[in-house]
This record gives sequence, C-alpha cells and structure tokens, in this order.
Amino acid sequence: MKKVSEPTISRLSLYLRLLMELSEAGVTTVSSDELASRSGTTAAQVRKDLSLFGTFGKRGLGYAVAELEERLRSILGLERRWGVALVGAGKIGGALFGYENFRRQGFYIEAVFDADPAKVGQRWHGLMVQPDEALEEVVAEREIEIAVVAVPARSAQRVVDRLVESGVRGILNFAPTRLDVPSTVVVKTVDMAVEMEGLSYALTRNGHSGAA
Amino acid sequence: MKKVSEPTISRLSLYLRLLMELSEAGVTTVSSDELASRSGTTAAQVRKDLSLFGTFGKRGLGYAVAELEERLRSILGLERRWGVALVGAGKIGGALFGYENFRRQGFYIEAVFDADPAKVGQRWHGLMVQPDEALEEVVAEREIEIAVVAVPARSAQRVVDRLVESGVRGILNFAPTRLDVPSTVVVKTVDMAVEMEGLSYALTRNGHSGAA
DNA sequence: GTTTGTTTGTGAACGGATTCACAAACCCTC
DNA sequence: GAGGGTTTGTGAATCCGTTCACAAACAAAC
Repeated sequence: MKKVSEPTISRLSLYLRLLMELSEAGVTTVSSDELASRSGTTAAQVRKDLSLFGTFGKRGLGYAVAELEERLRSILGLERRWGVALVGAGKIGGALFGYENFRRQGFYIEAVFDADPAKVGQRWHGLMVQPDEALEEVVAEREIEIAVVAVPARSAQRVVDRLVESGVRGILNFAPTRLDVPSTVVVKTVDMAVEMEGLSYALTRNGHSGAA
Repeated sequence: MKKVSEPTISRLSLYLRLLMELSEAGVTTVSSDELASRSGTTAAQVRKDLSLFGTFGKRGLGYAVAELEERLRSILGLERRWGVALVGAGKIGGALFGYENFRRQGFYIEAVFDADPAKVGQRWHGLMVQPDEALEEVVAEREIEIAVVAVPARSAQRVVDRLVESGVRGILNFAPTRLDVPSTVVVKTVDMAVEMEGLSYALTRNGHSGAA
C-alpha cells in the first residue's frame, strides 16, 4: 500500500461524516464531485484519497453511500470500541462529554482523573472523578489506549510520561506545549492559541478593516 | 516578500511561546537549534521560517530572545487588542476564558451570545450573556473582528453568515462542519472528531496492542 | 445491442514546503 | 588584531501532496 499522508486521513474523516449525514438523509449514491464540494476540496482529491485504499466507486455512477461509509469506518479503525482516559476534569474535558459524535464513533470515556482534591470523588458526567495518583493503575488495568490530556501546560509532560508508561498509545493534547513521547506513541495537539494567532496574522495582512 | 505558508505561521506562533518562556526564565539568547528542538522541528526550518520576514539573528551567537519575541509579536499582529465575540455559552466557550494566554496575547472576549433563554441574562465569567438576536447589533457596534463559534453544527452556518454580515473577518470554529464564507474571511476549524479519528487510524495500523 | 453521457481511477505534471549544505558573519580568546 | 569555533542566512536539491487530463467502465435510453 502507498504511503498515506495526514491530510488524507483528516479528509477521510470528513468524508465519513458527510456520508453519515447523507445516509441519514436517505441518499444512496454520491459522486466524488458532490463529496468534494461538501468537504471543501476537489473531486480529484477525493478520488485520489479513496484510491489509496481500494476502488470503491462505480464509473458513471459514483459511490454507494452505505458501502463507502462502512469502508471508511473500517479504514479509520472505527469498527471497534476505544477506551479513553480523560486527564483533567475541567471545561475542555466536559465539552468532550457533550460531543455526541464521540460515543457514536466508538470513543468511550472510561475514566476521569484530576489532581484537585475538591473534584476527586465527585460524580461528573456520570463518572466518578479519580485521584491523579490512580492513573497508572486504572489505565493499565482497563487497557486504555487513548488519553485526552486537558491539564495545565506545566503538568502535561509528566502526565504524558505516566500515561505512556501505563500503556497509552494515542494522545489528544489540549495543553499548549510540545510533548515528548516515544515514536510508538501518537500525539495530536489542539492548540487554540496557535489558531487564534493564525487568525491574527491573516487579519493583519489581509485588507485592513473595512474590506467591503 | 515571499509567500508564507500556513505551517510557517503556526510555527512562528510556537516560537513566540517558547521565547516568552525563555524570556521569563531570564534567558537572553537562543540558537535556531535550541528553538528547533524545543518546538519539534529542525534548525534549518527555524531559520527558513524567520528568514521570510527579515534577518534577526547574529551569526555565531543566535537570536536575542527579547528582540525576536517582539518581532514575532509584530509579525503575527499581536501588538494590538483584538475584540472577540463568543457565540455559544457552553463548555468550550468557558474553556477559552480559562486560557490565560488568551488575554495575554491581546484577545479579549467582549461579548457572549447564546440562544438558550435560560442562559441569556446570566452573568458568565464576568460577562452578561446576550440573546442570540443581539448578535448583529453588538458585533457591528463594537466593531468586533474575530468570533469564536461554539454552537451545534446545524446552527453554525447561519451564525457565521450573520457574523460575517456584521463585520467579522476571522472565525475560530468548533462546530464539526464546513463553513462557507467569502474569501475575505478567514476560518480556522478545530475538529476534535477528526483528531480522534486520526488517532484511531494511526493506532489501528501501527504495531497493534503490545508494542513494548 | 448500440450509442450517448457520465463518473471513476490513475499516471504524469506541477507546485510548494522541507531539507541540505556551505559560505559569510560574528564572538571570544589569546 | 589574528585565529578558532559557532551559528546564521540562503540557494540548490529533494521530497511530497495536489492538480491535471484522459482512458476505461458503467448506466440509461432507444
């Protein structure tokens, strides 16, 4: 199999979401052109992305929505259940519970940890908040493979080290800092400051205020 | 000036953060190599990035932390105050208030809107939550240029249309959906589902469970 | 069954970002 | 002030993702 780039994977994820919507709307067939315009890319890009994994479409017709949806889910590894540990019972973590797509895609938050004694022991979104010290044991025992890190930047690396040590292989990081992990572990960082500063940059050099 | 890529801007943002940390730690000088290892890139990349905007370093010595920090802040357009409107008084929005870097970098949330009558009129993180209908008037009057959209996917496009109509030029979007905007408006989307599915993909094809 | 119109799949061309490699510039020491 | 040791700045080379363009495949109509 050819090498698959990260942008491609992100787009597959978008395609999957669109297919779910189409499916729900009763649409049975969709063209690369349609998928492209709905996901903000080009038809050629859609076909290239998909062609990396096989040949799913029918020439002259397009793609069968239900089938492609299933194939994408398989490619992305969403046919199974993923246990997720959430470190940091704050606002960001809470937002994840609200994300209905989370559970729908197979991501189940199985444990929540926080270092704040005031939060530990409280029920929170249906889960008991566990003390930070329990992290290793719980993660290892439940064989949790994915963790969401939503703690202050200064504590993030330490938390990550412990998670990795306990068997976690994928991390979604909300702490505004770079994380060192072994090459076997995958980290995705969501950095709101970087995004905002990207906006600031763009607005600063684009037509200044008043571009009609 | 040469064309500047988005990845470059994101990295500049990272460099700035590192410089702030170094500055606080009393470090006065830093090499491209040091910046690189701290930001997870290469020394050549750091120098290329910076060279697009001028020549800031001293050969044989490195970069003056304070000076480079100031230059980056200027390049990124962070020397001014940015008024920000937050649409959706939920968990994600609340998290932004917690982000201390937000205010520090000049982003001030000046207005919060929500469609839920139960939230409207409540004090929330020091601001009065305003009714959704007030959006146009408040945004236009206060000349707010940046908005954070944290509403359900199905309402996002409508909200964005109204924001753009009211003068907003930059949008940070947390809704899991693509947004149509005029080319004069910049949108950055933070899509947690895409990130999680990226993890799922990576973990599915990487060494399966048990990579020591 | 043939024709017409559509859409896929993909090699090739393109463009752009990253990496390489090295001369130029600077500090520091003696 | 000359020499040794660093580190920058940058053209050139490389790598990688996107776009192009078109033949192959299929549905639908007649």
